[in-house]
Amino acid sequence: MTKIVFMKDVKSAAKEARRPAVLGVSLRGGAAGGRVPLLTAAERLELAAIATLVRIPRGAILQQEDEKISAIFNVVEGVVKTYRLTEDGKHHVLAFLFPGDLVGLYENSRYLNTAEAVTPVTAYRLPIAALEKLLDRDPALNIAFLSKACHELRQTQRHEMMLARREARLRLLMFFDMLMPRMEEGVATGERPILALPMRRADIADYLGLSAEAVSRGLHALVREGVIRLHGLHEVEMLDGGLAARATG
Amino acid sequence: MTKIVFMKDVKSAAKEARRPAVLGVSLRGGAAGGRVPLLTAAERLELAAIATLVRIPRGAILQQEDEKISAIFNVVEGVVKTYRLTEDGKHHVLAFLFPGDLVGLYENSRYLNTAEAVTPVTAYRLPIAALEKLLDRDPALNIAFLSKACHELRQTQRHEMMLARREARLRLLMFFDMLMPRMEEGVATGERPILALPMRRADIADYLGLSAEAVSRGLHALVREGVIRLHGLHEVEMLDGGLAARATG
DNA sequence: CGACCCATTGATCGGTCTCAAACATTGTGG
DNA sequence: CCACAATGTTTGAGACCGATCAATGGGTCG
Repeated sequence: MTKIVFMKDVKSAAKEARRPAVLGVSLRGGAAGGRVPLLTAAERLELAAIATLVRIPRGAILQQEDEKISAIFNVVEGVVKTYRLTEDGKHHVLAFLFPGDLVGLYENSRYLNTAEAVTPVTAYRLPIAALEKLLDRDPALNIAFLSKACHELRQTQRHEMMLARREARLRLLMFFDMLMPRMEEGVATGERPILALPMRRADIADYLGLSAEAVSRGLHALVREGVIRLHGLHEVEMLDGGLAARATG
Repeated sequence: MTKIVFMKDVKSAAKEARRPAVLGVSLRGGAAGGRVPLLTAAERLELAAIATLVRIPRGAILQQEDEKISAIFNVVEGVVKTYRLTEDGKHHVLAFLFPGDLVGLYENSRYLNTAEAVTPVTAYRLPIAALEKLLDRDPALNIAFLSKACHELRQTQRHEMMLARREARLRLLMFFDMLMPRMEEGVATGERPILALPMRRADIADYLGLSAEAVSRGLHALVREGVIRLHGLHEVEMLDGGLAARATG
């Protein structure tokens, strides 16, 4: 939530983000479970040379399904959702993308999904042609992108596991569990993790394959059970009882 | 189905498959929608140098979730399923892998899923260490693997779209639609496409997030509606009426 | 301060899950 | 080669859970 970010935090974040950065789980890396930088300083410099920093307002479309590719984006700040339309006109959200993620999966020179800013977004725009030229001659950069693709694949598989669960409450718990490692973007108050839900209920519903009503009911059921506590519409506090019952990803 | 493959077909197939081959949709390629070879002859030779051809009986485990990585497999013949166990002990099938696919997604040097042969399988075994050495110095091979990873990601997203549908019949139709491009492995009788379902009903159920009973009921509902016809347990004929109603991936 | 969008709550309906049993298929050993 | 055993598949009846339709309440931005 932007309102709780102080100016100096913005500055230091910007300082860190003067070049593209890709986060993910490395293929080889040891026991470090979390997301780590996949690019070296040199690679970030290479990418910076072809990148443009852009600001995207909430609700704006970054890329449209089936459109000819022009660029992919590296999120610096904010949240992006990618979705496709089902033939009965409903949105299905495929992923939420956070700082360190790449937006713009394509095949046959066309984007596969539509990407839309869920919050105001800052991102690096990487033109495809220049990017592919880089990839053509730099094996290390290539491996970084391969690692990122595998990580995305892994995330998508976790998403699948959520959709396979029947009860709304369990899907929500797995969703929170997936958001956990991204705690940097949340607020840490005392002991209990508080995580940010910048997206609307309808977006969560479209992500979890539920109706918005079911999301609402599920959230409040979890509150009644003492698993979570809600702080406004966009913050969830995970209570200890709930952590034990957390679903596996 | 092995029973319908003649000896000379086996020979010519083996001739084609004397080296590893990876199929997928290229990132750049033009309008050619289908799966195309992603490896050049030279790259296949490189891989052949480190590969061992192995035969895996039906039901055998290729790799176990959380196990330390040792090799990935390139399927030559047969079908492999990858799955994970949910905490309530159920299987969730993440993917069916066919000839031209790669088995062995890993992170932090550990496999993410369990892989099991659904039919007798022939595959190339590619030791990780040797493979990564190749990838370290060959950008073109790297791009091929990146393309394959993106294609897998795409397939997983289609799978997600299936899981998001509510009715069993629609999930089944999308499943058939996804299997369509793999028609090479099926039998083509006259005009109508017949596709092979080598896996058990329970596997389909675990893949589509349904009970085995729901799969059975859904299949027979489609038969009653004149959308498909069943030829034994493992072959489905798509009737024309059904093609028009097919779901979008 | 008002209007719009979003979130919540309620009641009914439909589809799948579950449990249980009959049936078919496959593979095996005598 | 046949019969049996073990799986795998189909079918049936009842309960559960979320979807849908509809209406109320709350927050935010102009």
